[in-house]
Amino acid sequence: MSQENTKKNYIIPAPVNQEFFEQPTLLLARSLLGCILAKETRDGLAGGYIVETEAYIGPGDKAAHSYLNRRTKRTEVMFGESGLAYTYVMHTHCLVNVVSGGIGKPEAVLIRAVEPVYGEGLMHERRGVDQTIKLTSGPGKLTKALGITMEDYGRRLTEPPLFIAKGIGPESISTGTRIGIGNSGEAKDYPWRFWITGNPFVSK
DNA sequence: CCGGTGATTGTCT
DNA sequence: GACAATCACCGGC
Repeated sequence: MSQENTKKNYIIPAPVNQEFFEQPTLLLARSLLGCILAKETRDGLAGGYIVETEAYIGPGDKAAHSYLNRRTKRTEVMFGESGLAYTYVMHTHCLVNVVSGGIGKPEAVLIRAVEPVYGEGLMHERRGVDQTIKLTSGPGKLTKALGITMEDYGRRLTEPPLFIAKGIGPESISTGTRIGIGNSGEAKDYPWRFWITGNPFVSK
């Protein structure tokens, strides 16, 4: 159930429970579509519907950071329990994943795009763009819009400040190959990218 | 310690 | 379509 916080002028949606994250990674990647991803900071709440995801299933996935069970400081959280946040820096941007697969199985779902629902004004401030479509239509854009940083590495997504909540049920889901992993052999052909059919915030 | 690499984005041609 | 920005991570020496 949602709880109203009368000290602030918005309603914080209730996070999903732990069991939600314990489904197989490819199913979780689909189930996350339509859910709310939100972050609460001093500046307020910012969040939106997840409209695009990608699954990464180490150790057999050459495109995954955890390929061959590679366990390093960066990938460590992927070996932890499902429902933790795996954030990492890509060039000048921070990207966010949902850890899945359970303890010892380094799998994750990358959040590639969301559709603004809460704090759109705040997102405009953070992004410095005036077109709403540019706010969250990419994995690096959405983290900046929501205020997600490396500070969120390893945080549980079942409670604020960074959490996932039930949203809408997508009418139709499309699948395809993942983006930006050209140098990963046959893994580049796996149909492990999912998006809400026709949603304008899906990355191009 | 040093150099290559990358699950991206914005800008310029 | 090409490319720079900019940096943490990672492997090799």
